[in-house]
Amino acid sequence: MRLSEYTDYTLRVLMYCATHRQQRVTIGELAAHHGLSKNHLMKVVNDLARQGLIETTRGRGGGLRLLREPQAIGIGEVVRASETDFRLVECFDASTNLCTLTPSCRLKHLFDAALQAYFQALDSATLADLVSRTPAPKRQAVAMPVPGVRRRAA
Amino acid sequence: MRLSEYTDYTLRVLMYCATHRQQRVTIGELAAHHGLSKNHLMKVVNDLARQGLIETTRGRGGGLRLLREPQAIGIGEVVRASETDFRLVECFDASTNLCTLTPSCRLKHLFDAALQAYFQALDSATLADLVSRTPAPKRQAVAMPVPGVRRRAA
DNA sequence: TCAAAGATGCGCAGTAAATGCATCTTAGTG
DNA sequence: CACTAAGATGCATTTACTGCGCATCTTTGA
Repeated sequence: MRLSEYTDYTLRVLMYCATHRQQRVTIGELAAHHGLSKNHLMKVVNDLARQGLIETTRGRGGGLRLLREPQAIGIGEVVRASETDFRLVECFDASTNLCTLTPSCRLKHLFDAALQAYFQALDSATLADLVSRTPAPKRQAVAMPVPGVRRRAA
Repeated sequence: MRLSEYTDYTLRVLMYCATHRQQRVTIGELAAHHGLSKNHLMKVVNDLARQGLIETTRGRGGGLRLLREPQAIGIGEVVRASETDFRLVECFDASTNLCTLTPSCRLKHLFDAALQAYFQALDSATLADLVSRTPAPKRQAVAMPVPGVRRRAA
């Protein structure tokens, strides 16, 4: 269960644009700043443009520009659009006879609810919260045990 | 952002064991029932045994047995142990000068909080909830819009 | 007309996940 | 004691996705 770097880059692009609202930002600038490839960032930027979050201008002097106010861009919305695959559990148990009440679907509902909770948490923050210079956004940053990376091997 | 089938199978194994508590369940039986490979299920079962959730017995007449009561097995706990990689966002922005308050870490905190919310939702259900024959477990099944699968291509 | 920018599609490569194969160990049964 | 049914373990293979480069366009300002 991981987010793709694609989503990571998407947020970086938005954050960078939000902190440079006065001027246009070029992809080359973004790539250099984050140490990424221009080609890869190009796709991220194109998708953001297609979603209507940023405006791109070609030609000399062109670049990117945020189309909406940072405080009007919810993080959950961005991540939903950027992540491509939310497959959780397969209901391949449907043909079995021992689960007459289809617990598979209960399983599916449970994971759907969990995913909902996940995005609700993300929805509580906006792009502005991420780039503002004031120490804490409106949602208090709770110190929590980080799940981190776990390895399966014993 | 997807769960591995490994986690899916893990839950299937537990659910199957929970619905067959009176007898031992063999891996072959599980594989046949779910149409999976014995070899793959073997690893799932071994990991469950290593976690102390089930007991395995070798030799003729052997098989699997749940070690804990289904209502004492939280789904969040199982998924945490089964998923191996919770990488969210990288803080590779640390060296930049324009983000003096390290919004990267704010980003990280946000995703950590979201993941927390995700597992809290899963923690609210137990194995018993998934296999019980009564229509609704204690947590009400909310009808919610399913995110489903999204494709990035326009 | 040129150069600086984004747009788009092809395709490769690295990695992780799903799965298969081979071999070993354990424990009942006859 | 031999056989067989079960799990244990490690290695190899396949597959799929992601990250990313390359090549080639199009647009636009100087």
